[in-house]
Amino acid sequence: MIGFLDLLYKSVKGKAEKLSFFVYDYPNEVINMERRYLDSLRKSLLFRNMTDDDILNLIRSVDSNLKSFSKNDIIMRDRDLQKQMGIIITGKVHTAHVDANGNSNLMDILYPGDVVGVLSAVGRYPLHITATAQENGTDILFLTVESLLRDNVLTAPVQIRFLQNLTMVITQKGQRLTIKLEDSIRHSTREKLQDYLSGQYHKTKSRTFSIPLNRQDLADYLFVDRSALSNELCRMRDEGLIKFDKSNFELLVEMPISEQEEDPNT
Amino acid sequence: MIGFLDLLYKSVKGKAEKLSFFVYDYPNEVINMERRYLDSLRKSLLFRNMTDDDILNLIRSVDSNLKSFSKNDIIMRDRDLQKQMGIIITGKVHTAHVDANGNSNLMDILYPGDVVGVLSAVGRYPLHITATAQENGTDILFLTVESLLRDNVLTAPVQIRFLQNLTMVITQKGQRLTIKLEDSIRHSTREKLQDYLSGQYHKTKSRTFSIPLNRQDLADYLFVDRSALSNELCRMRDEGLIKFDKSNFELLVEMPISEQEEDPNT
DNA sequence: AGCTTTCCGTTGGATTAACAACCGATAAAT
DNA sequence: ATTTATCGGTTGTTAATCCAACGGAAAGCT
Repeated sequence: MIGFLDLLYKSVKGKAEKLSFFVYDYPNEVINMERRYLDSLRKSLLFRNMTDDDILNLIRSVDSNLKSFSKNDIIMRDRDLQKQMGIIITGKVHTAHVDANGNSNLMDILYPGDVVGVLSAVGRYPLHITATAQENGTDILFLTVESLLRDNVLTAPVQIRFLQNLTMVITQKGQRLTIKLEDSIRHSTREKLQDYLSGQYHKTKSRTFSIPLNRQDLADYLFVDRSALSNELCRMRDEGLIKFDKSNFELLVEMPISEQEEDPNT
Repeated sequence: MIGFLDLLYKSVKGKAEKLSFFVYDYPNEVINMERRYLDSLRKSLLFRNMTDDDILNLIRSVDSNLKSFSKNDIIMRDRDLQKQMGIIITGKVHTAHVDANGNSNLMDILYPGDVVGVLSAVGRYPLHITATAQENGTDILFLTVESLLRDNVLTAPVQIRFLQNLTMVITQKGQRLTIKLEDSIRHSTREKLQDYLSGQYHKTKSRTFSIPLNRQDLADYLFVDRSALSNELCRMRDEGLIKFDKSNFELLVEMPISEQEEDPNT
């Protein structure tokens, strides 16, 4: 596996010097790459209140490496003991759990700045999801956070700040799990759809939007059968509640209040 | 509301001195009470790797207070902004969520050393559960953990250690949510029952055990209808899989493997 | 003891979702 | 251009769940 800094280094063909992030007389391609990575990291809750120097300091102070994935590549596999957490730099990631009956349950859809596998890496739990890249060029930065927890004594301010941020990120994961759990309990297909569409409406603040999932994935995400989902969608259309074509939707009436409130941390 | 130390103080009628936890020439009742509290705190993951001195130091360094609840008292109420996390000292606590259809969904059953409301207190999320005392004499120690997170700079080693522990506790909450979510998705009543009973079997390491829930609560906990649960239990009994009387169960056959693995942190 | 409440099993009926299977339209691949 | 794969809608059958309601047994209360 290639180290994070190594990868940047390797991208500069023929350059022999060791890279330093703070010397800005390097070729544009390096600086641009560095910028792209830092852009993703900077907007992550994980690096909140940290300067670029802090971020790079931290990444150097713990074991880290970057891997690039193509569409449908498996990033992490269910039941594995995942020792590193992942931060999505570019691309899109699905986390899904296949149950005993063979149903694929789509747990989350992750974008740059989001993290994956953090519960397992921190808590030493075997993974309960399989993470797959949804686009070519999905880059993941892996971090070993073990040393920040358990019996180790922390003194470096940048590590303490990072630990605070990590705690917030894990809390956010817990909150999302709470909401997903509530949405999935004894809710009808209709209710799940209304919740989902209402959530998209609030996210985009527009009555017309397109969703990032096809029918099968949406069914997996809402934990229902695809044909049942299709039926329900058409029934709602026939009742004059919505219009849709492919993944483009339009809400014609006010959807019942969604349980999902704003996240004060993002 | 009564401060934690104040309460200990108040319990010694007529004594005028300020209490110190480390001077052991106090009346037995104080020392016993102190012991009881520390016993609960000591075995909590939240105070792992901390001496009694550390624990009391930390409790003094953040805002804390203790409240006592009677059976069926509400400890925290759904949708409230809960600024303090709770640690259960004595008694038993249920956390439940009542959905739009009026169904009560029992999310967790908590005992001394467990925490409640930690996601909301840390993440500033409105509560998604109502916590109720299940026994008289349920004592909860409330802690304001705000100051350990976000923009504050931490330096005290005891606070950093506590933050590490808090992170593990939140991770554990997330893990439990993950498992509960998986168990609740598209699983039949039979499967949920098998999972639950199998879990009790592994916990007690005995084929006979009694469960801490009555039928209604168990149905709420498994997110199914009570009559459906009752039907399924009797069907399993008729098929010779189990025997039961009230809350006492006996497994007559090996239950299918439970998804729930050991928690390496407890 | 007598009353009330809670708990648990049982039933029947209405509703709903899952499953398998098929088809047409569209997009992707060769 | 032709084939192939993917995607979305539709149908009918089967199975599971929910709901409301009832009744007996046990436990708690006065």
